[in-house]
Amino acid sequence: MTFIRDMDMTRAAIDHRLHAFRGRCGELGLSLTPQRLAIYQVLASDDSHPGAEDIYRRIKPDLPSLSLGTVYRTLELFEEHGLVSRVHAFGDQARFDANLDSHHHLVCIRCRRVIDFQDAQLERLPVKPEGLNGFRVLTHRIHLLGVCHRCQTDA
Amino acid sequence: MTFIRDMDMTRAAIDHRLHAFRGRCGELGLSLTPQRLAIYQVLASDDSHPGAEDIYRRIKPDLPSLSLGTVYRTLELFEEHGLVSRVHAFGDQARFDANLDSHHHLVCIRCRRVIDFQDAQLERLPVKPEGLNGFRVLTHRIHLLGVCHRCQTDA
DNA sequence: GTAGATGCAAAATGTTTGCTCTAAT
DNA sequence: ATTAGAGCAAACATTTTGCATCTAC
Repeated sequence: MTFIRDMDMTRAAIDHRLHAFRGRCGELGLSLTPQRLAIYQVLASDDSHPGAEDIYRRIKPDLPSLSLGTVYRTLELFEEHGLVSRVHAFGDQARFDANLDSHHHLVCIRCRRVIDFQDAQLERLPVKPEGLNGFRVLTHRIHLLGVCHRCQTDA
Repeated sequence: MTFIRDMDMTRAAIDHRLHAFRGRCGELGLSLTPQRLAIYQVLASDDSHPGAEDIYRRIKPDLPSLSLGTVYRTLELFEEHGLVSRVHAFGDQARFDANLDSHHHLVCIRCRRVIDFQDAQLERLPVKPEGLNGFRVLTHRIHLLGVCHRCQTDA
């Protein structure tokens, strides 16, 4: 059974993620239950940043015993171990991302899609320490808000 | 009665905001009820980005009839009319900001403070359209995550 | 008296938690 | 047997909503 929905991710890229995931789980001593694997598989194969409920709904038919609580607990576990990251694009539900490369997000205000976006220029921001008032910056998040290609043509 | 808590904002700056606020409300045809004024006053005088509940708690003693629902409705109204903006720094509650100048946020991962941060360099990002895949960028949000000055010295 | 604003409580939403049961060592 | 994980339901936090009441013109 697979949990692949759209073809954003190529088969090869998905397999690469899954392979890395299995490896990391081994190193971390995390057991690979069918639930965990299914949850990760959804995220690895879909770059649309699904939320917990989305993930649950997609797996449920193939794994009817799955409970939503497990999805939440598993996503938190994954996040704690750096296997996925959490995106708060809008105020509502958290959405998850298996893309661990440094990247930012395009956030479509019309359809609420969140699209990964990579740009070397944005990896280090030209922030002058004067304005920071002693704040020690560890990392940064950039959201570019706008209208995605699909929504522009649809309208 | 005043709702000023900390002295981030100078009296003059607060008055300036309040004045502009009254003006905009007039233009927009929004009635200035005591509740609305009190809610705006909290935001105008406190740059710590309080949430709805915070605002409610701070006004309640002076205006005991106030209900939390009104706070939510009012904040939404203000946001719709561009009088305040909404910040989703963490996944939990939304936080609000009367600072309408273009700015970004320093987000302290320890104490969860959100600090306004202005930097002319960051107003236009060097984003090359190639990576955008047709996405039309309208605006951007930058969160610098790290540890604020207070938390560094406390620790 | 009409329209808009408020208060209150219920509902909706998203998430976390406690507890029990199961499964794997 | 012990222990981690899963399922279930209740609890929780935040926000939204419906409706009755109030207030200002």
